[in-house]
Amino acid sequence: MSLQYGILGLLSYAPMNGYTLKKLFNKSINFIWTASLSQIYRELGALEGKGYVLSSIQQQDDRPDKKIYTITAQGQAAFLEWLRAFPDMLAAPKRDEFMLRVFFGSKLGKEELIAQFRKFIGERRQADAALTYSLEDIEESTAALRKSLSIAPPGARDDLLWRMINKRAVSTNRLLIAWAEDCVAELESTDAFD
Amino acid sequence: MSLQYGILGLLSYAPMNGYTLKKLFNKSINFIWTASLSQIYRELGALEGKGYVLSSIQQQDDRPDKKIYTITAQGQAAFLEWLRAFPDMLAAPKRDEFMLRVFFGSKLGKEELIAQFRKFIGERRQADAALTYSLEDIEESTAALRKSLSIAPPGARDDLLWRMINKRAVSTNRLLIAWAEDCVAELESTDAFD
DNA sequence: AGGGCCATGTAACCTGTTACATGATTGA
DNA sequence: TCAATCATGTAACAGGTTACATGGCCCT
Repeated sequence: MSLQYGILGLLSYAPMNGYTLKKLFNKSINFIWTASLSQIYRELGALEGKGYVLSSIQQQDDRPDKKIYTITAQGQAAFLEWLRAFPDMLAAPKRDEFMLRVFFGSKLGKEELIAQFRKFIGERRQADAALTYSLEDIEESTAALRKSLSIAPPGARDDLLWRMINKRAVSTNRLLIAWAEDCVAELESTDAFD
Repeated sequence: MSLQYGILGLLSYAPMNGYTLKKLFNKSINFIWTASLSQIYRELGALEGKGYVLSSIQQQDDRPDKKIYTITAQGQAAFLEWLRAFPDMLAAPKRDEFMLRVFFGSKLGKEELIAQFRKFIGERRQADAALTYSLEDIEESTAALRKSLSIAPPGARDDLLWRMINKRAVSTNRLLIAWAEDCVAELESTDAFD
């Protein structure tokens, strides 16, 4: 369900086709909520069925035609309703494969487990770099969105929030690195293991 | 797929029926990987089809009969294979509803957004209490498992790892609280918003 | 008397992933 | 020449949630 609201939310900035929507997903909410292209097309169809969006064909000579989706008044209303209704219990993100592996880590040898932790650290370090990079991206894409809207909104509110989201991602990520390094140190120094 | 390995992993401690497995999930890997009861029954069926587990009926007079599942040698092998094969790119947990809301937070009024942050903080504080509590639970349930296995394994390795998992959960949770408090402070002090 | 625990499952549905299908343009 | 980008989708499958069905025991 949330994916539909994610799409509606992005469409509330500007009308777009599915393909462009996917690219916007990639450079904005990608590390919050992912969607494959086929899923986006499916959900756009569903949204159109509900009357939350309207589509129109934009012809192009050199490239395939675009199907542009525009959010309707009902769509705007449904989106705002969702945004306002804070759930009683919001679904905390679960299903963390690495943690599942750690949980059963005693079945592995000490060296093997440490190696897995190191790989994890490697991935997190890469993510750290990507996140610092994506902060610049955010400013870029906000600017790009503003241009495409051609109404020059203040945008300061979005900038503030998006920087907060990025900050959260960076700091949890760094915490994970520190935690994993601690784990490695603890595993190496203990003789209870193996 | 990971759920099947989660089940196999738990069954590698002791044979169990679906209902008990669900309870074990709840008090062990629940904040890492969740499963509904119906899903567990379905996956147990699938695992039996693959020959990774065997079932036998344990009759009970006063309560409904139990269907006890035992992991087979192939099941053990498949589980270990999965555990050893660290994925090239492990799926980082995505789909965080609260963050999605924050992303679109500029559509809300300042007060409304702050209220949502406060609710988030409230939930995280509750989680913090639950996590500290569950650390005791871990020790309890390890002890219980050891008893039910009746072979008194060292268990020190599991204890170490499970305490590490708990530590990670507690510290990311506290980081989230601090982050959200920062956000509230920043929102309150800014006049760019609203 | 009513709710919660024990215990098993099925069915329908929703969500997400992967593979397939098509085909032109552009840049290395 | 080969891969990537643009552009739309369908189909099949995998994984997860919710509702339904059944029924006895135990505790308040």
